[in-house]
Amino acid sequence: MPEIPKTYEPQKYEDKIYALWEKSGFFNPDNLKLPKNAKAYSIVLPPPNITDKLHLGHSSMLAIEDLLIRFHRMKGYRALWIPGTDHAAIATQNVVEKKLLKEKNITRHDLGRDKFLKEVWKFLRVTQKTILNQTRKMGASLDWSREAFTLDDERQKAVTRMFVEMHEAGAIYRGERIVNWCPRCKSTLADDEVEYKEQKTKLYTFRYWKNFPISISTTRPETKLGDTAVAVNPKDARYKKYIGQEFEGFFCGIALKIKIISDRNVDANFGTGALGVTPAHSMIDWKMAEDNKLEKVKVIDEDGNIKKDFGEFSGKTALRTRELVVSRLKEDSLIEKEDDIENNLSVCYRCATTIEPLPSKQWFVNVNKPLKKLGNKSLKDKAIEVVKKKKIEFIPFRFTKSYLDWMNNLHDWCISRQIWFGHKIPVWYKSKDIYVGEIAPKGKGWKQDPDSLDTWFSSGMWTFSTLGWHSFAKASAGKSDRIIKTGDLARFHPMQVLETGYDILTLWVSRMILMSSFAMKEIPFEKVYLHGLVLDKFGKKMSKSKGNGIDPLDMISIYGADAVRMAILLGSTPGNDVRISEEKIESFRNYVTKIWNIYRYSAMAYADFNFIEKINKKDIKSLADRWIVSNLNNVSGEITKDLENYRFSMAGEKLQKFVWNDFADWYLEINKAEKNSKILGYVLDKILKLSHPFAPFVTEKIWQDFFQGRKILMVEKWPVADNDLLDKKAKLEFDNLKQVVTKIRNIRTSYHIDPGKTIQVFAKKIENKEILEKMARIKIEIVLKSSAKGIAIVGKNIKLTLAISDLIDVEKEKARLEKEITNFDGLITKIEALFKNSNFVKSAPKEVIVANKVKLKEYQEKLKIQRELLKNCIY
RNA sequence: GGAUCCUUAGCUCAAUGGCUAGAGCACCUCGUUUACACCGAGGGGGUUAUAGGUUCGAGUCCUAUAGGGUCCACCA
Repeated sequence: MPEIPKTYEPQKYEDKIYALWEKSGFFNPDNLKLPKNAKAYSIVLPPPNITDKLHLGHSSMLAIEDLLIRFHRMKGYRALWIPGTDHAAIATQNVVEKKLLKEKNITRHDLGRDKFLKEVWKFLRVTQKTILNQTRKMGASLDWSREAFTLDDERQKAVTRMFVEMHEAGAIYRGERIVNWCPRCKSTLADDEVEYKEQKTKLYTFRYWKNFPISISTTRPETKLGDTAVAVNPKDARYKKYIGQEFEGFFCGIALKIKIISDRNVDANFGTGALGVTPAHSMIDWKMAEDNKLEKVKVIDEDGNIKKDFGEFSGKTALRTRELVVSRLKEDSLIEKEDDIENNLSVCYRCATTIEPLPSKQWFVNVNKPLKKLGNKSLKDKAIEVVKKKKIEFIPFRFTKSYLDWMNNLHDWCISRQIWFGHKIPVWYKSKDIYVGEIAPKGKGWKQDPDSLDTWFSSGMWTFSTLGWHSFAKASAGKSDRIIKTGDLARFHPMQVLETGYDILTLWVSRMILMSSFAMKEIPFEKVYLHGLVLDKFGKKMSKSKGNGIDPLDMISIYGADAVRMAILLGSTPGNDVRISEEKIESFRNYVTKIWNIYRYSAMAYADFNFIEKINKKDIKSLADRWIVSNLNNVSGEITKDLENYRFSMAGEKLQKFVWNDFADWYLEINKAEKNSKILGYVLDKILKLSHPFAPFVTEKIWQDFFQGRKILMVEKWPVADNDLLDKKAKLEFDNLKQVVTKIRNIRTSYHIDPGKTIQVFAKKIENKEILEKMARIKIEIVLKSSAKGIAIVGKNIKLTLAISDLIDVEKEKARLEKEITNFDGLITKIEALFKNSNFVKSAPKEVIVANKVKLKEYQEKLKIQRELLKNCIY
């Protein structure tokens, strides 16, 4: 056996190991040697934006998903994990625009659409490779042969087809309504892309003209040029008499016709209790105008300036107009009050420009319309139904409520965006004709819609567009309503789990459910695992823009990917934010080194060292052997259960405790005395396999070191706990032994007794004398009496004499046992009562009865052993 | 206004209603025994935010209070 270095240096091996895995072909489930009926386990990677660099948020997602995939692959599932990237239309366009401005001082309008798009593609080809290469550094076992991009040919075809199919089914329509318009991005924003910023502003209270009967309050006087009504609360006694009346006059020189209407959304206590209705520039006013059939006068244009026909104000910016209107009102002494108030300003989430609500022609997904295709249910109904019927489960469960709340309040989804980069809308116009289809209509004069689709439209299709949905949809077009899936779609859809951050639950997850309900008539995934956000050690959100984060690539190069993965996976729980610090990563690097050194010792200490899959009972020789083997099989069963139930942190902690505290600190030391290489090989075999999903690199490196390429750990079988090897008594006995060893050690050090000296111990009997001596590093002479306490005499060449009762706190043990017995009796009484009650047996779910019976049995067994041990060893 | 999460050791976090509330880091003492100083042994440090309740048994479930975070709606 060649010399093995003292420490494991991840930098040296990680890339090579990743290359070995990739070369093996086993990332692709088609290459796994599996029985035909092997179950599928599929995950699709939430596609990172092409403009992203790997940050800890990605690392977290990759660590969790790779853990799931490796675990299931080893368990014999047809494990598929699909990589890909998102074109992130608006974000990418913004980045390229900024870049062009900075480097060449030009705008996209200077370049023109085609040249600009060429620039975007040139840019994204580079960044796309970067982010995907960085995912490799985390050890992600993604099937690269199925790599996808939301804007590649296959996905473009799928998106186009989806739009056409939805349009044909009546689920997409074109309509005018108030949208959130960003005058800088020149694009609409979805409701959840709008951010709110608190600001101080003035609330003006004034009348339109002198003899107008009601004064109104507003923070935006400039929009009042387009008012067509004043709304009051129907219950407001002050204004009741005016409801229904119409007034005409001039406001700042502009002729207005104002109708007094009532609406229960008006708050009688705000301002004057009367609201000037500007239909074209406020969502809520638009609705009132529809209800009351009012005229909708547009005041502000797409650049954020006042339109023509508004006299002196035309062409001026909205802000400037506000100043002008206010001073004009002051001149005419129409202003009654100016109050300082705080309100929320809507701003663009990309560029923080103030949002201008504007009416505009847009394409919408109708979420409320009953669709024939969905059995006369609406998309919204369907998306609610699948969650209510528990076809889709959220982890943690509480997000079910967030999802349902959001879905219940869902409005039609505006899917057109006024940007150049993205999926083109498959709609063509010729004068008043509109054509919707996958390819351009024949004939001259047709012009394609200049807008692009919302990026969530394409990522909403991600679970099936990545599995070849386009060709499937094409093939099944016109055929009956029954969907017969083929190929990858048949094998891998719906996926088993979607793993993503809770911050995009509504943005993305909900849309995937909508889209899959329509296209596939099935759920996109069975479970949604939502991880928390990764925060820095001050509890701030790490983000690419703030630059306050720990760079995972730096951490990987210093401490290794395994340490980074474990720091993310352990000590965190689903849906809760996790703070990562360098210290935490460092401590897991130490753990990785520990695993390495366990192997180093084993391989160096035994010439015949081998990894052993199974052992016989006759290989188990000592108490320590019984204990470690039993403990291993117990813990491996628990770890498996925890992983199956998405309790990664719990699984990892149990594993770490077993490896470090039990195996390395205790068993290995004893093994040096007992020399049982079989048990060592057996336990280490399991440790490597159980650790592999958490720390794939170091475990594989050890495996390769030993097998020299003859086997790959990544595709080894997951260990199944062997219940025959469980030995509960061994654990209790060994715990006792550990206590005694510890006490003797403490006494030895506190009396400064040199190692190798002898002490006498009074006891009826002491088992495992040799282990005791080895571990406590002192010679022990057993005095077979159980009389009085021994006397401790300290001095040179003098023996220390102890009674075993000095070594274990008998009173404490007794008290503990008594308390447990009391509780236990209560439990027995309760359970017996439950079983006597025939109603309970009938009504209670089977699991409850079984669980209670198991509990009862376990308690009985444990207490029996404890009582026995206390009798034998202590008294 | 609605929803939701959190409050546990000095710090960061765990703990399927069940055994002595656990880890890591930090701190103190001891230790270099051929796997490992990226180490080992031990120790100190907790009224689990507060007050009630349910239970044989509560950090965990219920009610209320206080403080902190997040999301949604509204913001004339």
